[in-house]
Amino acid sequence: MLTKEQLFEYSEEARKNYLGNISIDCVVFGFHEGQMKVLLLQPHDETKWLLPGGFVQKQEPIEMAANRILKERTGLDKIFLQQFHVFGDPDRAKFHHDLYRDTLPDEQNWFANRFLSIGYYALVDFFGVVPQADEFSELCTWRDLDDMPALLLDHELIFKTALDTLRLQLNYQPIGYNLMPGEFTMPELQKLYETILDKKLDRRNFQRRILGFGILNRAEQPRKGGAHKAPYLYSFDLEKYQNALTEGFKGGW
Amino acid sequence: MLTKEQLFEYSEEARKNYLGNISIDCVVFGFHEGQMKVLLLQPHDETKWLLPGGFVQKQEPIEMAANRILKERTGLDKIFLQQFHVFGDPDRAKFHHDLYRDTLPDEQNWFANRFLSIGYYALVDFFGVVPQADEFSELCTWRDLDDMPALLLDHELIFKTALDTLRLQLNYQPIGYNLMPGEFTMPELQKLYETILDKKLDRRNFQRRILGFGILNRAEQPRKGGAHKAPYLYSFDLEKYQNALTEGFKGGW
DNA sequence: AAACAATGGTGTATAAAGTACACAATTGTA
DNA sequence: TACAATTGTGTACTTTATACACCATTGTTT
Repeated sequence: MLTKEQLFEYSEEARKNYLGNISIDCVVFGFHEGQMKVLLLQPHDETKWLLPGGFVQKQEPIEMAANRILKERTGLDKIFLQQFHVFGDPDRAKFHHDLYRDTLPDEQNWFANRFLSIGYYALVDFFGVVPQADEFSELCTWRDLDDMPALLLDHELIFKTALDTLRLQLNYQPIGYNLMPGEFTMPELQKLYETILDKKLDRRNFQRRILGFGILNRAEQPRKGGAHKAPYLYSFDLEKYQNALTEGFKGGW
Repeated sequence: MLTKEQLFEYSEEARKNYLGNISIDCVVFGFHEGQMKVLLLQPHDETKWLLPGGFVQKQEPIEMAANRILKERTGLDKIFLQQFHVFGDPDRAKFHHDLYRDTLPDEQNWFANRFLSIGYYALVDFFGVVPQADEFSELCTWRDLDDMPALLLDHELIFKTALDTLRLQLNYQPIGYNLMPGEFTMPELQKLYETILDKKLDRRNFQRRILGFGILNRAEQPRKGGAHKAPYLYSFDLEKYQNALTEGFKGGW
């Protein structure tokens, strides 16, 4: 928790630079060792956690604000970001307000503002990320999707909505370029899908379907040196991938 | 265009009641005589048009704000509303700013603020709507989807994004309960789909697919009195419809 | 060296869904 | 009574989805 002086200074700066009623919260997904990960922050003196977030500068496009915020937490520059929902319950930040209620009077306390939060989800390369805590936080680290701690504010809802959106997205858009390394095997990619969807898929049918999308290139040489039969290596055909991103997979009608 | 006094008064009131950097814009779809309609406003002394919109009261949930705004424009109370995107370009409201730049200094002029606009689209019963202009507008009226006038600000983009979202929605959610009258024929419902998608569909396959969703009830008696063969009347099975809304139609994976 | 365990590649048969297409029934009009 | 417009319905064909089994490679165990 911040001291009165720190909070005062932060509030003054924030009022000068940021829009007063907008925040951004990001659900950052990574994938490592067959596990879906989410980047979380643990505030000082807290057991619960928060999603990385921040505010929008007065003349900054929101897309750029989200990128800036994530660059500060991950070190990454060009991040796949998708805006998915605005969370606008008037009481959503009650925790923050209460936390600092006695430290400063409301007029001086930035966190007494009402913030509508724009939710973004990000798909990032796990190895490219160097998690970096902000001034309010003790820790900034990856957490497994199936071992999520309790979250503060309405971040539980934001996280769940992001995951739902991602699962829906899976039905009409390619996923994976931002989460997988440059080369990967079919079982590895399948694991990603299984983790996102939280269910097992049939190996053979998965392969047929994914290849049917026509966005993968198979390398000449299979991966060698590992135990067991050497698997083929695949990479995304970036042009076709981008095209599928804009076009979508299936018409439906 | 407002007089200096009117703008001053409006600005004072707005500053007192509304969040200073958020607006809401709504794309209201209706369906009548085989035509998709959108509700538009024409400001005083303007040739271009605007989507109905408004601001969020300081302690009001955004969903409620959208409902309030639409109630003022349509008279309708319980509207199917779907938040679909936030438009956050810093220059998106440049037109408004310029328009009133010489009337009042920026500090006093509400429209000098930067507004992020939350986009909602609404599906409404055409006959239930009594269009009602606001204080800034000369006209509030339905316009045909295939005869849209030029729009101001970034409302062209907002409209297009809403339509794209609606088309996507069509693939995994039922549409129509909010747009069709209580009873309707299969060709009428097909016309709705064709209008939204802007393409012809096969009668027989459409019927099979729609019925396959299991959300329609067929009336005992066909419609009578019209020319030609009497068509059957259908109505939505509200319970199943609601269920399909939450569940979605197809898994994909 | 042979058997085994673990992993990965591939094909086929069946079911379900999507697509294309044609004919018959009703009603008002010429 | 013939005709035009509209609506209802079925069937063959293609594509996609699903379920399922066998063989190949590699390191480890005996």
